[in-house]
Amino acid sequence: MEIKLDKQKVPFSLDHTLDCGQLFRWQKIGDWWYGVAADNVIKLTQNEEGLIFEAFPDTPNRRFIEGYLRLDDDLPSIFSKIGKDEHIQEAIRRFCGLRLIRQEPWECLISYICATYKSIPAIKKMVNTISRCYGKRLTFNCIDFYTFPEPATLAQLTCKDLEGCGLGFRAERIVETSKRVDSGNLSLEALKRMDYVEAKRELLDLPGVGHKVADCVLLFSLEKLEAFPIDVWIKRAATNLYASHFDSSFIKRVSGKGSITPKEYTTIAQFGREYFGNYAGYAQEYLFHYLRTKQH
DNA sequence: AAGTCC
DNA sequence: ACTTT
Repeated sequence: MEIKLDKQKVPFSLDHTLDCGQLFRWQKIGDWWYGVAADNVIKLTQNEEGLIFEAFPDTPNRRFIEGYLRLDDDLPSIFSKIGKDEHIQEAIRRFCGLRLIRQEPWECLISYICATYKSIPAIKKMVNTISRCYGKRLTFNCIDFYTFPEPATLAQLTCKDLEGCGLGFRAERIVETSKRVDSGNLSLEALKRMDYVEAKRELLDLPGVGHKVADCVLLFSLEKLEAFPIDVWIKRAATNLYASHFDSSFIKRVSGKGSITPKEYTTIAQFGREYFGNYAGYAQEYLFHYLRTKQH
């Protein structure tokens, strides 16, 4: 199935989008990207006209793909709102067409609990191992893919089971969080209907979820585009590129250490929201990808 | 090295 | 302090 895209009105880069570090389970084989979403293998490629995609085992659903890839976001309008200075403008120039993905909240939540204190390659390994061990297998084009396991599946595991997936101290947090979601103690869908502050308070109550993980889940899967996750790269952006927006004592204190306190986190996140506006999350994603890829 | 917990 | 690539 095809989706035609008007490059001027709907800038989109499949490569930048699926390679930006938001998702951990997509892989490019030849010209095609393969991933699993909504219990289907999705196969995608981009050409001059737009997108071509397939799905398995269900029939391809255009609406789902459009929503998943956030083709409904008016990127030119978002750029005009967040393009406040030369740094973010440079990031937008280099990665124009990078979009946030409308991830499934459950997989997003567990993925970012895994992300604590880990590199992106290590996170990919953990999330793929969890899927291979406890998800359902889908064989497509002679390749095995796996769905992400349901809350009930992970809730029944012991920490020892999951530690075998190389999760370390994250195993206990994942099992406990799975129990809360499986029992209905926390409804991820209900969080979509809450405002940012209320939804974040609920998420922070889960084991393994601090400010950073909560903001990632809110931004990537719960429609809270004002969320501004602060990881090491964004902290670096704040202290290096945007130092003039903070007290010099704050910059000195924060730049000298690896992790930051919740109060310091809130100070930087507040700046992000006030400076970049309602689409701060998009600014975060462009800065993150820009700074992370600058190293190589 | 996309932090959280005690 | 925690854990692994």
